Amino acid sequence: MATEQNHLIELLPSEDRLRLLKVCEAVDLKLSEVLCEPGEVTRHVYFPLDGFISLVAIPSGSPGVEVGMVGREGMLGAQLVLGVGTSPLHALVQGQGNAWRIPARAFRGELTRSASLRRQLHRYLYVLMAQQSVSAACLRFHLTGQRLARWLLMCQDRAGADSFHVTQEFLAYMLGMRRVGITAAAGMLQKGRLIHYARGEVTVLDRSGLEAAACSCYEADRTAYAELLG
Amino acid sequence: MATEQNHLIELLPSEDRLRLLKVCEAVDLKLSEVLCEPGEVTRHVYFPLDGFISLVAIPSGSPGVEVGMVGREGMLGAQLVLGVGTSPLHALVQGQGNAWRIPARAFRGELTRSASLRRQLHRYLYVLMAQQSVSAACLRFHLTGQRLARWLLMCQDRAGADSFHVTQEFLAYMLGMRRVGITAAAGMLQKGRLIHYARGEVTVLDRSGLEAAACSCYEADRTAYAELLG
DNA sequence: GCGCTTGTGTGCGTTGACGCACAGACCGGC
DNA sequence: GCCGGTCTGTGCGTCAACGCACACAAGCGC
Repeated sequence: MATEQNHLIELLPSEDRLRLLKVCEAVDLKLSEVLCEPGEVTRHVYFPLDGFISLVAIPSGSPGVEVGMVGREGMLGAQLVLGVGTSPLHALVQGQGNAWRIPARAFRGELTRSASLRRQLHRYLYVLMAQQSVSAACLRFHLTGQRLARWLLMCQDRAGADSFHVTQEFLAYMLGMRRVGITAAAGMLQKGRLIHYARGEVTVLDRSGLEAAACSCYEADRTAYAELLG
Repeated sequence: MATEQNHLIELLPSEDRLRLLKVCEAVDLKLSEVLCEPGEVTRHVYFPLDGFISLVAIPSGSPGVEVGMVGREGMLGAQLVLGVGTSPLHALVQGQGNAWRIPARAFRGELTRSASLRRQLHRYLYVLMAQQSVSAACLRFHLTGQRLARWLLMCQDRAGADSFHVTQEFLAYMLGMRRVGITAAAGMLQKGRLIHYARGEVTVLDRSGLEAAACSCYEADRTAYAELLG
């Protein structure tokens, strides 16, 4: 089991936290596992510990593109607090690791019991919305290299490690680009000694350099999160 | 005063609706009026009747782009139900008209009193989130012409009229493009007899033709809304 | 009627990304 | 050691959109 706790859980008052943990079940997030399809009824919610999950929008007639990422700073299934039992997005495991899982029914129960939990998730949803609007503009205006750098940083934060597994093919899909576009952009980052990669293993070498290469959206995301969920 | 009521208000049980209307104040939405700046404390919430409002994201170092629209199907300031008193977006009046306005403080009061109102806004927020993720992919993948057609349809729905005032300059800003890009795309639509425009007055001539020219995101938006808010 | 502001149309070189196709590099299994 | 799958790199023609600059047209005040 991972040493770190999920941040949303961590921030709960201890009584509510313990009650929530009682209904938690430890699960492994397996690479490429699909946890949720649009329209499908939410069976479980997930609180990642060291794995993480991508939220992908696939409008009909287009390839997909990632619109959000869920790691130990967040959760999958937060829309239950809005009384909605489905999600408009695909959720797919992007970083292998551990997570807590709670059946939707039990989670609804906890929501009724814990005002802190509701409050927390309300804020989390707000942060997600803020991040989504940032992402929308980012997708529109920022260059491949900037977006790639941002993605790698977000991934590093959630993996809690400097190295992680991700192929260029997969990256291309997440960023909504061609693979060769990634090859070029990643090549530039590697040339600048910001990262190293080989056959799907990416290592961040120079984090602050990468931050400089990323668009402002990375900072904006972190700020939004910090302001509301400290 | 407009003949139509705001949809969110309309759907409330009559007791809650009447109580809410008591704290409402009728206001004119004036073209280009700014109702909200990011970070600023929300003073009032707005329920448009026949005017409408654009939500604009402006990441530092980029021009702005519209990420959402609020007409009589929605409201501005719904994040108060999440317990958050600020917004990450600019809100600016795009279509002149009437709206109800409620001071934030009074609105919070109504939120405590009315479970239906909370429930309604929860669902509305979910719809907004769904629409934002659709928009993100749309901004990434769809062509100017398709996006323009979608925008005009959304505008028509909210204006409740076939004609409305909007310059190409303004459209370009909303869609995050150059003005000349709009000139070209709008020229195509006009050539196809789908719209007519002259000096800022746009008239939709062939609605179904315009729907065919728009990307699937328009339909997706409507579906998401219909499913949750009838 | 003149000039000013506002809104629309055109032309041209540049560019970031696309689609497609193919070549090389690395790895595990038999 | 060889084969096949996976991952990465390169080349080339195409394209939607960009930035810039300038021309034209319609309305408004004086």
